[in-house]
This record gives sequence, C-alpha cells and structure tokens, in this order.
Amino acid sequence: MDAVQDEAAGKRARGLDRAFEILDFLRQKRQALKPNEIAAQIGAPRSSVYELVNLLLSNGILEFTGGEGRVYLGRKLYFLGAAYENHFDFTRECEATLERLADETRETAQFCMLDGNRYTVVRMREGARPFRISTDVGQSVPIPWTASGRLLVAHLADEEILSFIPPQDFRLPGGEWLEPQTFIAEVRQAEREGLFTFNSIVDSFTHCFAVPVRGEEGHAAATLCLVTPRDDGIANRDRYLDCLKKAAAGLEHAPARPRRG
Amino acid sequence: MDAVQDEAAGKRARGLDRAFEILDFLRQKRQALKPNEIAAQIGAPRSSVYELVNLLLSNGILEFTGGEGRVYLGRKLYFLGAAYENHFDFTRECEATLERLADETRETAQFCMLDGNRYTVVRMREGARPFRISTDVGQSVPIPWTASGRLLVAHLADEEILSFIPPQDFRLPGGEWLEPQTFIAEVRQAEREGLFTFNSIVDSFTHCFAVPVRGEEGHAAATLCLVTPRDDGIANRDRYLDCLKKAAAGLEHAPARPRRG
DNA sequence: TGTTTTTGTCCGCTATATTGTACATATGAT
DNA sequence: ATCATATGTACAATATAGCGGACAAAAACA
Repeated sequence: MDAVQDEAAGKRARGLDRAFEILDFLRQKRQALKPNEIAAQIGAPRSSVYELVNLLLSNGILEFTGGEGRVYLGRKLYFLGAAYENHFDFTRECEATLERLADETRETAQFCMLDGNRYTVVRMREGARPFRISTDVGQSVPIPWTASGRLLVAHLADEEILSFIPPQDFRLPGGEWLEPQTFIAEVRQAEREGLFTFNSIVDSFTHCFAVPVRGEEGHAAATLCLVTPRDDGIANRDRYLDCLKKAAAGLEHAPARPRRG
Repeated sequence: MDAVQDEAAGKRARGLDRAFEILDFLRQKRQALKPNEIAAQIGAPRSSVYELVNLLLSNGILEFTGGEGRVYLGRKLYFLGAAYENHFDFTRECEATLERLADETRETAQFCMLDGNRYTVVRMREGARPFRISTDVGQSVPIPWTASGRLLVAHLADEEILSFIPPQDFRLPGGEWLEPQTFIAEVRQAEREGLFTFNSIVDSFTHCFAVPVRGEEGHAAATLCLVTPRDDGIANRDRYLDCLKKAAAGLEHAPARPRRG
C-alpha cells in the first residue's frame, strides 16, 4: 500500500532500493521491528529482507535493539545525517528562528521540507499551550494534506506536480477526494501571494499558516509554519503572517547553503 | 588504502556495500565530489560508481551540490539520522553535560563513540581558550590513536580486539608503530581503573582524559573526554577526572536507551 | 593548433544477487 | 494433543547487476 516506486509489478527489485525501502519503513514506524514483520508489511520476499537486514546490520546501518531480534536504524545513519547537517548548516539558525517565532506568537512553530514526494516536519517548537499536533516531527505525510505543501511544489509545472505527487495522496485523511485541479489552483494562489493558510485538513480545530523559505534557486526550499487554535489564528492573522515573513527572511541566508565547495 | 572490508581481492563487490562505501567516503572527505573522483579515490570501477551514484541521487540519499556534477550526502540521510537520534535520545542530555563540563573545567569537552571499527567525536564543546583540536567532530580516526579508544574496546577479548581493529591503525600519525600488545595492556589498565589519560598521540601539546559512559550491557557505549593543554591537565588531573566521572554517571541513565520498545 | 586528461554514456558478458520454495523450531490457539 | 502461525535458515534457478572496455565530448595543457 506504500510501495513508492514500483515501476512495474512482478519484477525483481534492486537490492539498494529494497534496502532504503526498509530504512524508510523503519523511520515511518519509529520502532524496532523483526525482519519478518518488515517483510510482511512492505510486501517484500522474506528471504530478501533477511539477506538485506543482515547486510545492513554488519555495516552498522541497522542495529539490534528492543530484543527478540528486532532491528532499527543504526548509528552509521546518525553519523551520515550529522555530516549532512554539518555541511548544509541550517540547524542553528533554524532553531533560533523557531524559538523566536514561538516567543512572539505563543503558538506552535514548525520548519518543514519535502521528504522525497511527501512532506515532513523537520523541526518544531511548541507554543505556550501545547496541544496534540496531528503530525509529529519526522513523519512523512501527503503533500496535499498540508498548507506548506502548496508552497513546496510551487516551482513545478502543473503536469510535473501531478506526476510528482502520488495519486493516492489526494485522498484526504477523512476519506474525501481532493480534486488535483483544485490543489493546483491553490498552489498557484500560494505562489502569487507568497503564503498559504487554511483550516487544517488533518484535524478539526487548528488553523495553519505557511510561508516559503527560498533557497538558492529561488523556489521554496522549506517553509515556516504556525499551527494555532482556529480562533487565535483568525484573530491574529495579520500579525502572525508578519512574524512568519520576517522569520523566513532571516533564514534565507542560511539554509541549504553549503559551508564549503 | 581505505577499503575497510575487502574480503578477497578481485571479486565483484555488492552494490549495497559499494554504495555505503561511497557514502562513508563522502563523509570522510566532508565535501562534494564528482562521481569520477569518487571512483578513482576509492578504487572502484567508474561505471559502477556512476550507476550507484545515479541510483542514490534518485532516492535522495545523495544530492547534487557544489556544481559541476558534484554530489554529497542527501537530505534523506539527514531524516534517517534524525530518526535514530530521536529513538536513542541521548542528544539533549549529552549537550547539557558537555556544557557543564566545559563550564567547570574551562577545557574542551567531547562525547565520543565507535564508528564501526574506528573512533569518532560525536559532539564537542570548546573550552575557554579554544585551540586547534586535531580531530574534528565527525571525523573517524584509528582507535589506537585516542585515549577513549582504550575504553571503547575494553569489553572485547584480546583476540577480538586484534581482529576488530584494522592492523594498519596501529601505525601512529608520526609513523611510529604501536605494538598491539602494548595497546592491549593499556586497554586492560583502562578497564581496571575506569579511565585513561595520556599525552595526545595526535599532537604534541595536549593531554587527554577519557572516562566511559556505560550502556545497558555494562560496557562503554561512549566516552566523555577532556582535551587540555599539557600543563593544565597535569595540574588539575584529580579535579578534572572527578568532573568527568560525575558527568558520565549523570549520562548513564540516558544514552543508548530507546524511548519505546 | 594539436595532444592529453577528465568526465560522462553506452553496451555486452557473466558472476551473482534476488527470490520462491522447502525445511526446522518455537509459540500460541483450540 | 492438534492445528495454525510466527520466525529463522538453506538452497537452487535465473534475471540482472556489476564490470571492463569502447566511444565521445569537453576541458586542460602544450
């Protein structure tokens, strides 16, 4: 149900792709799993998964943890990720910006990016009255479900957007179908206005504000968002958007800019 | 010169291993490289490297950056690393501990772990008088070059240590040969005393203090270190070791302990 | 200008990685 | 006790991934 890139069914999968499918799956699940469970849930041959898991274990990409032969992401991935973070040094500025945003607005502030063809919250700072946010940090969710999603694909042509986003991602969490043309219209509107806001699709009590953080190529490399109770959001709309835009402007020097090279 | 696990020469390498060899190599180099350069420097067939690099690019494991077709570690790795960090939630406590250590001693404090069969500085807090530390955060260096190395392998049997550490890693940076038996003796001493200190092998002006941070299995999952000017180190030895031990004790509840599962 | 090096693509051969199947245990349900 | 399910291992068949080598464009150099 989740197989992202099954070019053609019934073909032999490449080890590398399978391996990263396993890693991504563990990330989504956010818990250690047995090889057997992994195989069953991603719909891959058991023998292949066992072979790959053992390979990844011996490389430190996966680790035994949680007992019973369960495996989870390994330390080597942490090191590689740290090297990435170090190279594109956005973390420090990002953290400070979120802190300031949360201080100014008392609302929950998020820094979001694309994760492949989905959306993910990279960093989050809870507001004064924390409430249960529906999307956790690090979880990938369909692009059309989010305000930021409208901004993150705005640099693509219409057809590119349609082929980029998995079709099933236009099915909203409640089960309704979001017409792709409607989505595209919202993307273009967001692009023109340099922002997008709406009552969250994922829950029924929050309002979301998103503004782009533009990278070197001029399109949205990330977004800054506020997630607020609906009343607060409506009441403070102008001020919140102002805070967001100032914050984004401050970030646009830092993110996705390599330190050397 | 760096091929870590060449079981037998002249054999066909598995794509997965090659891929992670590429990733590790980029991490070591800490800069974007062209596929051609990668192939040449790791001694792999060009056609294979091109194929793998393109695969990794399409998965977001690698990214184009630095122009001229150069590639570096990609965003996906950052996400996977963040998931690891989130699961084994040691970062927050670790950062606070290093801060406190640096405050108490005014010296450079480090949190170190094994990276496969080598040693790496995971996090560092510079002291009051920062000086050029010879090993940067994220760089892997041979285990025998470091004080922490004595502690990190102490849970292994003698023969296990010898087969775990690449033989060439006993050649010290100055060119001298460290007799493995000498190293083992130091390991056992470190194990008994629960600490290791020496004048750095890597440079000629620092003294290093290391204490273990024990994980669930009771052996050193990580180390805390101080890197000091030699005079300072000798003069404050007892106090520094005391600070380190207290800090390590404080960490031993947190690190390498999964949040759930 | 001509020459060499660097960089990227393409293609056929074959060693082998992926996979289905079978087997062996452990665990749990009835 | 009997059956069903979950879990890990072993192995052979074959689709294919990795490799060497050829080709060409571009860049560096003379």
